[in-house]
Amino acid sequence: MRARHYCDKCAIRDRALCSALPPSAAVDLSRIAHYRRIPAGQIIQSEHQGLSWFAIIVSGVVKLVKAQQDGRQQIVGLQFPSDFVGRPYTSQLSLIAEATTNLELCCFAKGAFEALMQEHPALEKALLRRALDELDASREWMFLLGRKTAREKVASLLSSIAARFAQPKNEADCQPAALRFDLPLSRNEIADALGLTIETVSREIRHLKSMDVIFTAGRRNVIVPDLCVLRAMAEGEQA
Amino acid sequence: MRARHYCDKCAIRDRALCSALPPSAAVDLSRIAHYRRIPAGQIIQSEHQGLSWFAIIVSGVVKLVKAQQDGRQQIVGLQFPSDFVGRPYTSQLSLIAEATTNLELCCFAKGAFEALMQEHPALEKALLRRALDELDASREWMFLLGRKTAREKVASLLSSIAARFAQPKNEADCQPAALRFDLPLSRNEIADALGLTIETVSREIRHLKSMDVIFTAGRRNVIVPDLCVLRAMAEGEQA
DNA sequence: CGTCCACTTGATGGGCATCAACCGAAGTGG
DNA sequence: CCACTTCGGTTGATGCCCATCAAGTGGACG
Repeated sequence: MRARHYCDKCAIRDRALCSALPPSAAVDLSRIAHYRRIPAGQIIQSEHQGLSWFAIIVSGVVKLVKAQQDGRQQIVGLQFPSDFVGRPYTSQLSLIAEATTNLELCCFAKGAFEALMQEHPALEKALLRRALDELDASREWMFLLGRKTAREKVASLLSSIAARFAQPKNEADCQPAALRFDLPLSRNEIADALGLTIETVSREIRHLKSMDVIFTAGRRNVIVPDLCVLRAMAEGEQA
Repeated sequence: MRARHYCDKCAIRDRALCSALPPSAAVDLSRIAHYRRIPAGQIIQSEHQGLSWFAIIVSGVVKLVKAQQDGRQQIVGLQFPSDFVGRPYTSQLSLIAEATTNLELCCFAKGAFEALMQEHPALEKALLRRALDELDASREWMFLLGRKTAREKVASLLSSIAARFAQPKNEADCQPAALRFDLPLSRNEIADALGLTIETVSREIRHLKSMDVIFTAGRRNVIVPDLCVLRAMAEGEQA
């Protein structure tokens, strides 16, 4: 089942890597693509066994985890739909990649993809742009890890997920920016992303609820009545 | 004073970006290069005024700082000799770059460099490799910020600087790995890199000295009798 | 020799980790 | 259909690591 049949109706067509390519490169890329579904929780790439393919995320979320023998671990990257998964130019990776939700991927065999990179410099250019953007994002996250309080950390994560995922709460109710979304992460994963413990995450979420900055329905569903207020919390305004 | 006259005797010739280019691209690059010296403490790029040039560091160290209005700041990158300074493909940068030591730079005007990128895909490829390596390094640092203790943080920074800079303590004294180097950072900058305060940095350095893991001479000079021991501390072995 | 500044050292407190108990939803099996 | 288990999450009590506040030290430089 080849992806080229589906590129026309691909949900992320206009945001993914391929949208930045000239037509000839995009067609060549679609020729080596194949779809793949992966269930939540599955490990895509472990520390010692690299990936034999690269992928563009069509739907779902991937976490990149750095772990130490003593059990400590830190999520060092989250990849969302239209993001690129995999690292060219190296075989040894000290990262674990895992599906935090069910995934739909548009995959490319590693060898074939690297051959295409030789042929189409535009592909390398597009990857460079993405790598630089990821670098910017990871630096933003370093500030969070090093200098923000637990409350600011939780607010930051929620607001950045909201910005990626949220749809207006409902169409009739056209408030300035009322958003609703499902967290793609468990409490444990949130803690690992923020450099906190699950208990602290739980307490800070409770606090945000008590301030009416967010509302929750069930364990994963979140409503943000006003994203600006949440963003202000993320920057440390008021206590 | 053009760099091409000096490429032959350039100290970082075999490690820098240009070493990864085919001869034709390297020559074109050397044609647009010019040397520049910058004194310690000078701000190379502020948040609102982007760089009008890119550079390869010949000697010295550059810090990349992310700052918030309320005064909190975090060093999110350190660039050493042979590293590339500057970000193609964007004009707005929310980073401050500052010389932490005196610098010698091999500079390229932004426009000329970007024109060369169009002409030589190998240049983009080399930048991509570097960007991916920087991304790996920044993820390593995220683990440090999120999950390491103050002692491990200090040991990690010292060992990674030692690995970059150190020469054997002296030739006669051929111990397994006795290293000596000068810190390119003040205590304040160390604290900003590690997400700590200067007081904590000072105390942890004292503690490492009391354990004979390091010795110091003056404020900046450090001797590491055995890098392996320091590395072990950085990973959290023993207290 | 005096001043300044980076750094050190000490005393105290707070924020978050740790340990422990509890809760509720989703199975599971008799 | 209902006890029983499991598991993710919540809540509470306590303690420790590191920040904060404050004072002292020593090297650099005029």
